[in-house]
Amino acid sequence: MSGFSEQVYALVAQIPQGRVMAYGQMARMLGMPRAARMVGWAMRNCPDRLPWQRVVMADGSIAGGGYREIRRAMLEAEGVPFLPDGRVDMAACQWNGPKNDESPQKGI
DNA sequence: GGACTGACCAACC
DNA sequence: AGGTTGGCCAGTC
Repeated sequence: MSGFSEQVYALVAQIPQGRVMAYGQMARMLGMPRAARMVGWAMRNCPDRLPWQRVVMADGSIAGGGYREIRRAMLEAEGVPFLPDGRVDMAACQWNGPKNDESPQKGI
């Protein structure tokens, strides 16, 4: 309830399949432009049901301690496009939020 | 009760 | 172009 993490969980839970978000991006969306660490902290305590695999770093790198490789495979399975660098194609999959749940590049 | 840490980010040398 | 530091909130020692 009264907690930043609650908002984070709620937002992560709304991320559609095949779409990703960045820590800082979500923090901004929740009104805390510099609380990216808090998002990370919340994810550290993330419930198993939370699809936090869709939460990546601002540059598209996968976060998640030792499980990041597993999460990357899950994202690939969801249809998230990856760059040859091994990072998520943020330009194509970064989710704009529940109010703009469309591709940033509509004509892709 | 104070200080440090933390799945990050961006500004600043 | 790359490394360092500051910053935010909350939880832990």
